[in-house]
Amino acid sequence: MKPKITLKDIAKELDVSISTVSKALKNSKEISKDTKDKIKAFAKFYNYRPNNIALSLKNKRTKNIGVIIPDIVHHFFTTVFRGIEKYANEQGYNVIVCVSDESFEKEVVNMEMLANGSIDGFILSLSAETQLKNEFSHLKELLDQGIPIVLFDRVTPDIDCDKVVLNDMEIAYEAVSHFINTGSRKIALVTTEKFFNVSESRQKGYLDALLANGIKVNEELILTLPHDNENDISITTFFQNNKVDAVLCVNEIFAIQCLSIIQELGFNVPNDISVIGFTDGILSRFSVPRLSTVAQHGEKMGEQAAQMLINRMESVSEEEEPFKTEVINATLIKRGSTIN
Amino acid sequence: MKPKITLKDIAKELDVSISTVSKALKNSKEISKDTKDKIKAFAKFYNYRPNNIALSLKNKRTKNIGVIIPDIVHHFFTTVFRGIEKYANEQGYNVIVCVSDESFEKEVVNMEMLANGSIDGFILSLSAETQLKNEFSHLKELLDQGIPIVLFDRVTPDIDCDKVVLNDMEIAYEAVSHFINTGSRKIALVTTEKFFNVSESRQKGYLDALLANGIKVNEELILTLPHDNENDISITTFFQNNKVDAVLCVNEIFAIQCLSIIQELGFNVPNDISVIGFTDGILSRFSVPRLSTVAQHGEKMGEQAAQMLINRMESVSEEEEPFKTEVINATLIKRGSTIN
DNA sequence: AAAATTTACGAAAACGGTTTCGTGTTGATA
DNA sequence: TATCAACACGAAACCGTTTTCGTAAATTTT
Repeated sequence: MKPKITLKDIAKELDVSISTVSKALKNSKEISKDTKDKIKAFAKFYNYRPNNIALSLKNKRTKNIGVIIPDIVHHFFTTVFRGIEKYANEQGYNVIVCVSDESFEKEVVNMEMLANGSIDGFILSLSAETQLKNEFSHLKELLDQGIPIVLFDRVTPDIDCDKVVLNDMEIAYEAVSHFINTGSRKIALVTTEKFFNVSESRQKGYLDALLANGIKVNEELILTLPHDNENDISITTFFQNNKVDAVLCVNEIFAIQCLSIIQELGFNVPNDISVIGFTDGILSRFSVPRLSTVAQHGEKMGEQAAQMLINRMESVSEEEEPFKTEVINATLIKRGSTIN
Repeated sequence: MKPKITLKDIAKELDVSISTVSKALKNSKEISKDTKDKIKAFAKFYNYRPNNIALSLKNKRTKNIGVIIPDIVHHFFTTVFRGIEKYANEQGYNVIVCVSDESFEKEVVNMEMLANGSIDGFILSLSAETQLKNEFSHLKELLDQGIPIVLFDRVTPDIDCDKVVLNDMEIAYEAVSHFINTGSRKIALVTTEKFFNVSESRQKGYLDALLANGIKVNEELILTLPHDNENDISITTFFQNNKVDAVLCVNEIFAIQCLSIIQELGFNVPNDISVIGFTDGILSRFSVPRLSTVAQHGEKMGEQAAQMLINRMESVSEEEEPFKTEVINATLIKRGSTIN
């Protein structure tokens, strides 16, 4: 056991003052070369490293970023997180993650916990419940306290802060257009409850594309599924009861489930029914046929969010810069589940 | 902007000393009821919360756990992480994650960064490169400094600390036994380089099961693939050149790739060739046919690791308790890719 | 009424750093 | 030789808490 050494220890051992040690290690020219050499050698030998906590207290900044995500076992969030972590680390920041588990309560508690000095800023994606309740006072308070926040993906117009979003509407439009261009007309949408801003945007893109191409919207072809449930039966009956030649799914799981059920029902993908999903995850790449999907570039999104946050935290200018909303352009990846 | 309020602020405003405020908020009986009421009301009104950093400095404990994992975009690690986060949060701990990206260097740097006061203990799974180099001095040093460490999954006997592992050998034995019991004899193993302790254990289980059942080991039937590469060609030629009636894969990706390639080659799964993978991830659940696999119970593993770490950190007894290795029992989940 | 005790609070140290300011010693300048 | 700047270092404040200890004033005990 050799516990960590402090400035005080060095000072005592070398019979100088703490300030001298501190300055010597920072290469201050106030200190003579001899003394500096001596102190540095000693510090190196005992592997001295300044205590982060003491630094944080002194500097009033922790170099920690708080990340709150609804679910870690979810490919999209995972990739975003990787982007955040990567960029943050490069800039000398550490990342503290809390999982809200789609719960409003946990989101609030976690944020308040971290806000009391543990972090310098937040990156978060709203929990389902938060979006449902439309309750954002916890965010407002933190912003009021001067803690910067960057929202990504699941954002809200009610809060004025930096944001990173996907061009959900446009890419959904593009996906549906692709269906139409390859001959589909009876195009279904499989989505979640629309208090998710992303689902709403994607639905809008879907509707717009139909309208723009003179296809009448058939409400029957929009299947709304509860978030994260056993949906096999709903999906099966949906495809049994409706004539469909293409389906856009707002997430990867829905897409894979549709893909599998459609084929079980005896349809050919993509010839009878084309399928496009969201999230270019591992499922999409290994399905049979490989799933055409919308790549959300989560890593890029994460990097972008981290960059915006760090910029704001480190910006010295006293007048607040206006908040920005950065749009990440999704990409439609055409694979075996569509006619290309 | 209403910045966070401190004890000092309250003290000044109420014209008492800082110590009085501190004591009043802790309900110390040193302070009169009147004063306490006044201070508490004021604190509540201004939403006072003690500064975590100051507390950390004072208490010499941060209530933060450092987690170092090789890769976050990996179902198994993600589930372990979820378990850690869940348990840690319940106990009032926060989790700081760093991703080593399978790099020795990053593992070392991240750990040293966090070790300087940011965390009270580590939970980690060794990076590939660390296992390859067999270099663990960074862990030794931290342990020497009195920082507790819990290793999970990718562990090493060279380091004396708490560990959580899977019964890899036994479950591989069980999987292979299942193949044998359902009539397979030409059983292949698709694995990674064996500096991964887990792959080595699984291979041992595979070999033992063959021997125990009087099946001669055919080295040709062991396919070693580089970690995380494009392996399609290797796999294809492997199944073209070898007569195989069952295959055990040491991870989910290999399993899915085999499943897909085997079927492309015109074999029937499970009738011609049975397949079992490791990790009960999303891929296994949505493949066609659904993949029989070894559930590693990552979440449980994470909880276990967090529990062991927190126990050790909070143990008051001066004499070190002996280090333990906790074994998580994997479960063989039999689905469509095997004859059951 | 003097002594002892309790009450209610404040001063100060401590955690581990950084940084400003002061100061004794040198060496250079007038 | 007196003056002054440069040099090299230390004292102390500060970040926001907790906690020990000291101490007036009030109360109780003898």
